[in-house]
Amino acid sequence: MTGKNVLPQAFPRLERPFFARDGITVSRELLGKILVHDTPFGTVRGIITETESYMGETDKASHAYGGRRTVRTEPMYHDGGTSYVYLIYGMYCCMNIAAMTEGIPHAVLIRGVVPADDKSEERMTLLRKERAGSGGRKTSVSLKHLADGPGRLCIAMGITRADNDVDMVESESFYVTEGISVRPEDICAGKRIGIDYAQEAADYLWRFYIKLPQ
DNA sequence: CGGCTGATCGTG
DNA sequence: ACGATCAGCCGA
Repeated sequence: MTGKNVLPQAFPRLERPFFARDGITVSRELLGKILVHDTPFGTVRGIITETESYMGETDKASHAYGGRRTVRTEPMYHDGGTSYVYLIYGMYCCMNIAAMTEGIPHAVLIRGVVPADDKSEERMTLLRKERAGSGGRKTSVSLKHLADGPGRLCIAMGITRADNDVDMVESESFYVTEGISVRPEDICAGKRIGIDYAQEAADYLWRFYIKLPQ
């Protein structure tokens, strides 16, 4: 039942002021925090290892660029701490958390987590295998690729569009808690992925990840 | 290991 | 039409 690799269950959750800051600050600060979601297999907890910042209406890579406030982008305009989950390429979900405050659509794309405890690892593997589908004969899901990448992360944590526009400060089933501390010197920055259309904004170093222990 | 490609659908 | 992607396949 109790395995190794178990982090304390009692981490406090992140409250509104944490999210009420700009997207870059929230991106960096989210590294090491724990994303928690209740799934049909039980609660899954993942330590956030990789994020990207989307900086609102002036950011050419943002869905809200130029002030596009539509049904889809609406959650980004809500209070910091609101989830923004959307479908990409017709088959995957990307999970973001709104930053700043009502009306200012900063957001943080969660790009990677690692399981925070053995139960979470087990459940993530089940969710991945379930998704692999009826014909899925590829049975091995490597730990490295269990939940790295926005699409895989959503599968491994059971996050779907049903989890869109949730206030993660208030929800009992979808939220973020404190986690491991990450030293600033262990944070790497790079270019955001898959936004080639965003011109000069494609070169901004607004992707953050924890340097892996080599 | 790195590069290419098909899958698949809501949104603008 | 097209994309904030992934898995599988290919060749090296």
